[in-house]
Order: sequence, then C-alpha cells, then structure tokens
Amino acid sequence: MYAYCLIEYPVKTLDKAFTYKIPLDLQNKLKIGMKVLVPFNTRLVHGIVLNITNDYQDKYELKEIARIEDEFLILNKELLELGKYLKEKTLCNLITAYQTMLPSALKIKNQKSNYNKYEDYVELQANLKVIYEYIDSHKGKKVEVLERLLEEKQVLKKEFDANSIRELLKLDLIKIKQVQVYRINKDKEEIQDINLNLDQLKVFNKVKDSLEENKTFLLYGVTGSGKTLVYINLIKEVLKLGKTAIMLVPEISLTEQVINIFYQYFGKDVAILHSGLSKGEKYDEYLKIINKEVKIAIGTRSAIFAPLENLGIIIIDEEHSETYKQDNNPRYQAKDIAQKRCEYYGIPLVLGSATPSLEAMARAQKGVYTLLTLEKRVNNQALPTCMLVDMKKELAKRNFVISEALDKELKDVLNKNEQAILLLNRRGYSTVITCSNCGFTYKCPHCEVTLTYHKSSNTLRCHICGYTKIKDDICPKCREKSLNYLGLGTEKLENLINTKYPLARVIRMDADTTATKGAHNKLIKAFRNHEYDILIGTQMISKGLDFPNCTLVGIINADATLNIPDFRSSERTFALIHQASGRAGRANLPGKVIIQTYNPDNNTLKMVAKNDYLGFYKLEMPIRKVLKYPPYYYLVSIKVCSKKYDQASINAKKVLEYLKKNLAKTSIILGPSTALNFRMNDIYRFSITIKYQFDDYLKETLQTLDEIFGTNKDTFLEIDLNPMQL
DNA sequence: AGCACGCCGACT
DNA sequence: GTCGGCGTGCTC
Repeated sequence: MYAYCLIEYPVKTLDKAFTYKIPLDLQNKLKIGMKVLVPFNTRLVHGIVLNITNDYQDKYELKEIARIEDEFLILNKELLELGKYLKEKTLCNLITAYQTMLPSALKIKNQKSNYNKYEDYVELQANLKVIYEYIDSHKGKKVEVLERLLEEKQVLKKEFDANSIRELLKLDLIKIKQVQVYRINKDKEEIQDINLNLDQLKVFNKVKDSLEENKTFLLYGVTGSGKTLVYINLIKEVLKLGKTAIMLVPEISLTEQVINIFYQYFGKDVAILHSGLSKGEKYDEYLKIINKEVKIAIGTRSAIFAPLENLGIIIIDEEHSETYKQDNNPRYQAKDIAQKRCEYYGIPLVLGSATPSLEAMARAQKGVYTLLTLEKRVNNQALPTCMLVDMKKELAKRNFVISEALDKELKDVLNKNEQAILLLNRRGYSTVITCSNCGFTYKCPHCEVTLTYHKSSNTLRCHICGYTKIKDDICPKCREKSLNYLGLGTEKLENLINTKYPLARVIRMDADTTATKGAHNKLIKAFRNHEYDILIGTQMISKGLDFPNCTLVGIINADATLNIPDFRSSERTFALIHQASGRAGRANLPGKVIIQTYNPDNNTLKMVAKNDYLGFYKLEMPIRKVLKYPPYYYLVSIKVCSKKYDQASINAKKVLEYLKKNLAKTSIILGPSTALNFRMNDIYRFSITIKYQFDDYLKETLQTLDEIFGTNKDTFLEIDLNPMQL
C-alpha cells in the first residue's frame, strides 16, 4: 500500500504529494488525514496523508513512512477538500491551507509536544475488606479520605490534605491516576427560556423550514432587535435533528456577552475557539470537537474550520465585520468558507447584521440570499435620536473638541446619574507633533507615517509597526523648545473630559488600555456596573456591548474614518457610527446620539443620523456602480513589495505589463501607484488593482504571475482576492 | 525549507 | 595545502 503525503514546507516547488510505501505494521492504522513522519531528502519531516492506494505506477524508488505522529485524524475528508478550496480561493500553498485550518498545537511542523493536560486523581487501591478494616480501626482525616473514595470512586487529589494522601499511598490503600482534563469547563445554567416575539418567530420559522436546504439567509435586524435569541433557537432546532452548528462572532473579547449566553443555554455542548485562548486551551477545545463531545463551536474567523461533522447550520453574526477576512496569507473570507461548508452539507447559512455589507444586501435584493428582517427593537423600544453637529460653527464658539450640544447632554446625563460613551477612533494623545519654529514633524523611520504621542508613557509611537521612541524636549532639527501637539487621540480626550467634568468618573478603552489579557472584560464589566460615568474609546467599544444605563453616545470626530481614501470608507463609517449609536438607550431609557463633524452635509452622516440603513444603501449603490466597485465589480489587489524602492517600482511595471497581456480585455487595471501605507516596516509597496466582472482565467493568470515572482529574491507579491481595502 | 555538493579565495 | 564563503540543485 502507498500513501500520498503533503509535507510541511510551505514552498511552491514542494507543494505536491510525495508517495511513500506504508510499512506492514501501519497498514491497518494509517488513515487519510493523519499526521505522519516521513524521510525526506536527508532528514525526517512531518506530513499529512492525502490519499492511500494499493498500486503505484511510477518507477520511482519509494521510501517508507517512518511513523504516525498523531493517533487521531487531524483532518477529515470534508476538511481535506475544504483545504483545496481555500488554496484555490486565496492562491496559497495547499500545506498552508491545511496549517491555517489547524490550531497551533496540531499544526504540521517539526516539534512534537503533548498538549494534553492531566490532573492527579485518587482512587482506592486495596480491596474493600482491607479498606473497611482500616476505617474501623482508625480515626481522622485519612478515614475521611477513604470514606469519600468509597462513595465517589475517583476524586481530584488537590481536594484532599496532602499529608493524608502521602501516608495512605505508603500503606498501599490508594493509588494516583492521571486523567486528561479540559482546561475550559462550563456548565449549563438553569435559565428560563425567553419566548421569541412575533417578529423573531417569523424569522425563526423561515429558517427552520429550510434546515435541510443549502440556502443563505441575510438576517437584517436593527440593533437591539434580539438576533441572538433567534440564533439560539435555531441552534436548538438543529441539535434536535442530531446535527451540529458553528457560530462566528467578530471578536470574542467584544462578544463575551454572547458567549456567556451560549454557555448558559448549551453549557458543555459548546466549544469556543479564538485567539485569546492559550495554545493548550485551543487544543482542548479542538479535541472536544474531534472527540465529538461538543455539538456547537463558537468563535472568531478561524472557527469556521471547526472539525464538526454532520453540520446543521452555520451562523455568522455581524456579517459586515471586516474581521471575517484574514489580512495576511492566506487571505480568506470566512463567509466564503462558510458557504462552501454549507453547500457540502446542504444546510442553511445565516448572516446577521444591523448594517449588512453592501455585497450581502445586494445579493439579498437580487434574490441570491433570502432576506429576513427584524425592523423593531425588542419591546418596541425606539431607536436613539441622532443629531448632527457642525463643528465649523463650534470653532467660532471656541469649542474645539466638545460641542455645545454634546456638553449640554453630557451634563444632563451626569445629573441624571446615567452613562455616556464617547467614540474617538484614534488612540494615543496627539496624532501629529510639529515644530512651530521649523515645521519639523516626526515620521516613523520604517513606515513613512507620522508618530503618535502617548502621554502616559511619554513616548512617540508608530501605529503601524510599533516603533517607539522617548519624546524629546526640544525639536531634534532646530533645537528650539517649540514642539506642538496637534490632533486629538483618546488619551488627550480623556484628559480634556477629566478637566471639563471633574466629578465624572471616566474610563478609557483602546488598544493601549486593553493590552493585557482580560483587561477588556474588566473595563466593560466596570462600566456596566456603573463604576464609571463616561466611557471613552476607539471602535472597539462600538460592537455588541449592552450597557443598560447608557443613554448618550457622542461621536467626537465622525470625519476621521470618512476621510480615509478607500472606496469602503462611507460604508465603514456608517456601520461604525450606527453600531455605536446602538449602544445608546437599551433598557427602559431612551437614547441620544450626537455626531460631531466638519461635513454636516455629508450624505452618509445624514443617513446615520436618520438611522436609515436602507437609505444609505440606496445612496451608496449607484456610486459603487459608477466607480465600478463591489458589489458591481470584483476586485483583486496586488501589492508589489521590496526593501529596495527601485526593485519594487521596476517590478510593479513588469506586473502591469504581464496583466495587460493576460487578463480579460474587459478587466480594468489600475496603477501601479504607491500603496496606502507606502512604506511599512522598511518595505516599499506599490499597488495594482484589478476590477473585473467575468474572467475565467483570472486565477490561472495570477497563479503564474505569482510563480514567476516566486523566484525573485528581493521582490515579492501580495495578492488579495476580494480585498477589504486597496 | 534545509541540506549536500562544488567551486574559488585567504588563512593556520 | 585546508577552512569556509554561498551559488545550485534536489527532495517520494
């Protein structure tokens, strides 16, 4: 028998199956999808078995498989196929595709370690007669241990007094047994079922009627309409059919609430997969799935590869979130993978959002997806009232950061002992430092962007590569003490608010205050418990958080995201502000939102202020059509990267020539131009964009392009199909 | 990727 | 004479 193995090196030339003889003693054990160790060239390497056959045609002299590395299948048939799809979709190596699908503890690489966690348990050793004799003739702790063991058979060693255990061991009355345990163990909680309201029920029934069909639903439900409850009920239905479910959430730290609700409802049936877990925890959760001990996997992007068999539904919450697209190789979109898996099992895919991506909504309008709508908030609560404030007028009143209106509302909130959220999508203290004497500004030496000043650490930092330097007292160029701090970040805003409202308790949440594990949760909990009155934060505060006492949301600078030069900036701005305003007024209290902008006539902002997603959709779609952007055209972004400016530039032109020759004539090629972050980590990047509608040979063309440049030493390509940004 | 093989320069 | 620089080519 022969095994076709893919080996661990992620190199184009080695990204194919190598054939090995299967030694007799492994012939019954070896299965497709197992991890093996094989001789390769002069050494042993890891590989994964792609196929097993009985005969072999080529005259090649074959070596034998050395051994099996993991006793269980790391990938089943469906997932092996899925890897091929992933490779095709993203043009990555097949081995890279499989690596991406596995948790780091199981990845195919040359270091085996045991991630199983064991705990010492105590069991009775001697026969019962001896035990009873001991109990009858002794007193104290040791007897208690034995009595408990008679009842429970196996007890955690930690629960007993160590001395007693030691002595009982010496007497040979008990023994220690190592048992594998899971690091995460959540039990179901007894909670009362909440009944779906009529709207929710309608939506639920639509999907329920299609549980055996491969249909994609777009669940468009306003913030606070109770989408989660619909998901829970759908999953219950799926479990009743004896099937399993995957649910994706954008970022686990922000969605802790959702996770907890799932634990309450489903307890031990849930495995959770996200980047915040330790390697061991991830390994355990993955193992629970492989061992079929759980029926539901919840997690972020990569959880879409959860090795559940017999899937019954996949749900993707906050469908519009850009976190579902991986921004390094392989650049896959979890929604595509989900679609593929649903197709395989013939089951529904549910995409949920209050601000669907234009792509999704367009497909729903075309009937490709089935549109389901939840128009009303639970209990008919009103959506918050929004107000646009013209900051140009405020400047005249010398209000640079907080407008009159926001000031009034903030005071009001503080008086009523309610809470407010202020959104400012820029961290740090001041975003630009210039010298008023010579005009000097700080730039990152590796990335060509201005450095942001962080007051708490007195450093200047690059938000791209993390470069950090201590702030100077004098201008490094002209040696004058004339450095000015321009531009507003969350840190400065926090300072300002503290001085302006000295009695208010203010808390800040951004990448700097949430760097340590669990910090996120602590801050959120503290704010929910009303230990603070005002929460200042970047976009991380906008998603899915529920603060019942929060009645005011202030968008400090709505233009910040709007002015980023990208075709999706309007969509992003709408989603961000709309999601943030959804935080206002959730329980019984009505909410208010104040949006500060220098562009009060901007249509996107007007639509946000009206809480009018469909209005925004109707506004933005014609623009996309005219400019030939998604959803009307597909995009490919090619970045030509090199440490050497000249090489990047020359090769960018070569790529362009190649594309012109080989792409469909109907495709549009833009560039090369300098990429958004032209220099990043000392690498220069030229950007070429392809817009196309139909091109059967596109992938082949890109594949060969990639191969041609694969041999180039100092230039490499980043090819992103359906990029989120250009 | 990782390693052997091979062909040239500057050292005990 | 030989140690070691890294260009080239191969891997079931």
